[in-house]
Amino acid sequence: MAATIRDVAKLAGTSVSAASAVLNGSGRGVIRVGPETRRRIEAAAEQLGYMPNPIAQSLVTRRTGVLGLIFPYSSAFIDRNPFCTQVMAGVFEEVVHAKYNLMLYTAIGDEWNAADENALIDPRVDGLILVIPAPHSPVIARCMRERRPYVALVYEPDAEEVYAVNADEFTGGRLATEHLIRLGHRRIAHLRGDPGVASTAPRERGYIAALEAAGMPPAAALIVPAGFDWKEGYEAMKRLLELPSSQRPTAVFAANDLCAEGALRALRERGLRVPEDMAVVGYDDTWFATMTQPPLTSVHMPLYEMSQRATQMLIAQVEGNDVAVRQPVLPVSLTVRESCGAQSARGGNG
Amino acid sequence: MAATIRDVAKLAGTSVSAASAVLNGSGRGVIRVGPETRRRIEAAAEQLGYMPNPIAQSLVTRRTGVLGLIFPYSSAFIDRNPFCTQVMAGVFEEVVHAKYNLMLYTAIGDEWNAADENALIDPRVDGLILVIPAPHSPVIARCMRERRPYVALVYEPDAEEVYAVNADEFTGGRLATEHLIRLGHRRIAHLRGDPGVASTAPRERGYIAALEAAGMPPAAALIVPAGFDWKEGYEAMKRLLELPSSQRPTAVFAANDLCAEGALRALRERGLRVPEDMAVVGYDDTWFATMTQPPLTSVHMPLYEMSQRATQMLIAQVEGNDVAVRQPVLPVSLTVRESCGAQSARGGNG
DNA sequence: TTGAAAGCGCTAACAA
DNA sequence: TTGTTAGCGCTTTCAA
Repeated sequence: MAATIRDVAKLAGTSVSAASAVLNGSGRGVIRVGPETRRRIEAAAEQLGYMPNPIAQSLVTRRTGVLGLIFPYSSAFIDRNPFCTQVMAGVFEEVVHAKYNLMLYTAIGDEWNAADENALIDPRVDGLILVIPAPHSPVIARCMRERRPYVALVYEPDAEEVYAVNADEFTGGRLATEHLIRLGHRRIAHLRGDPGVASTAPRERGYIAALEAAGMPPAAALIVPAGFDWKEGYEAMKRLLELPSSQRPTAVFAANDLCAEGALRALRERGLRVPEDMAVVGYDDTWFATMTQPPLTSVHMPLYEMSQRATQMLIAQVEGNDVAVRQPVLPVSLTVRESCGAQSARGGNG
Repeated sequence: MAATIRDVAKLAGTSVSAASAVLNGSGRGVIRVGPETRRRIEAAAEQLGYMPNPIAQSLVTRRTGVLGLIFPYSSAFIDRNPFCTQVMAGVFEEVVHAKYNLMLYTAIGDEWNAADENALIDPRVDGLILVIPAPHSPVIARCMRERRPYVALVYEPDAEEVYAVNADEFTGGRLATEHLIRLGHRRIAHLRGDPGVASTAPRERGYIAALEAAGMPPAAALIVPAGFDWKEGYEAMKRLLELPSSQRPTAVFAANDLCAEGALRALRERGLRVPEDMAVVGYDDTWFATMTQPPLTSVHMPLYEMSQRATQMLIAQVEGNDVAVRQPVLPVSLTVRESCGAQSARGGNG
């Protein structure tokens, strides 16, 4: 079996506590062990290939060095949403960098609530990253009550103390819409996201604000409930295409890139060209936005940075450090590609 | 603080071991506790909101109920490859179902080796799922030496005892190629995957076997090294298009869907139509294959099932059960869409 | 500068 | 059917 700290101490001819101080000691100022003793302990550890048992350590220190990542959606979400993977990548990078580990929790169908609560209770994680928690999340309330470190990623904070990382979604909605207005569009539709997600409302508000600033009153018929999935964008676009041509939009601002792709497909099926017959703007600007045909102009969500920031905030809490800004709002920008006609399509003669 | 098992025992007026048997007892045949005592213990636990501390349990049982999932690639892989997420979803579903938890390990840049070894050593996981380990993986060798449960997902087994779940990649390569032959293609190219991945060689062999079976000698110029990324397919296709038209292929079988999309893009840039001017077959058949323009005909990898199977095999090992088949090979099939012309494109008149 | 000893919360012999 | 006891491997007082 693996060598324990006792084996090391015995071989080094010292006490266990000395070995502990040398090998895993947080070295809190006090140099507890003399250089010669230290050398012997280190040599013994080396010789035995000693590795501390993190379980035993956690039992006494009450710290595990493991962070929990909770995705609120069904496996369908994990399975096919680039948003998700980008968040995971960002979190992971930071976690590895800070020498933590990552435990994954998710809802699979109805088991979501169970997973959720268990993650909360689980002493095997030092803190939780909650991706898109439901509005007024009871999970967050409970974390606060029990003083468990957490950070929400994309969440409308319902109190000042809440730790939540967001993007400037209002500006995102505004940028997308302004871009379309600038290109001369007058009837601009919005495929609205899932109302249960914090980004949906501010994006819509940004859209409306841009319209109003341009003196264009938003039309109720042009705001159609969709969602963040491909299918929903597809259906929503089809509904939009049923409008009489005098009311039909000439541009749409979609809830996200997947939704935009659904719209593209619906347009394609009708034989309509993008951007000539209809301009389309997506949201998120994940790698997927470069893969559509035409590539999507899209509001860039700094998902990677947001995930890193969230992870850093969580680690700060875990380690008892101050978190200066509890509710950072990261800037978004507009990535212009070909789906709006602002940029000419690439020529064919290579 | 949270109630411990001692608190429960005290409140119930029993011994700790009785409480342990009732609350977390594996109940190994012997009913150790009388019904009345049991009731008191359960009531006490209920009243105190007792939750066992899994860390303390693990320390003594040497089982954690946590499985480790290791992805061998850089964050770029996690970030943008649907393969990855589908595997994750499959594993996750099974893990949740079996009431285990999942710890994530991955290589970020150079830290891969560290992550790797630590995961191996880490007593916080009962076993490891290794996704696409390198050929003759030292990790696997070490797992075997140290009798640590593991399962490889997509790995060419180098010994009979190795636990590895694969798809029938040879048949996959054959199916793709036969399909193209059946459609009348004579010059069929293959964009070959990363040689460091176990699937690459058998796919290529299947491709060659199909050609030979049809009396068509494979042409070296038509087998071009690419990889599993978008960019690689793009570059490979461009190279192929530089061939004199008499040697230029009329169809390509790409390493995977991402690679195929790269090829599609190269073709589009040259003004070539798919499938009219060039037929394209992808591989993996993840959701992404439905998103390309045109949607890809693709060899279906049963990634979800493979991941579930791998997880089940791992859990069986962890729980000391027999694994009847150590090297299952799951069947593949061909999903026909529009990128080969076998199926007419959908009409535009809805 | 060092070591002895008491636990962290739990399980699992073993004894009663 | 029950309780006592000895740890799991480690950290951390406290005393020397």
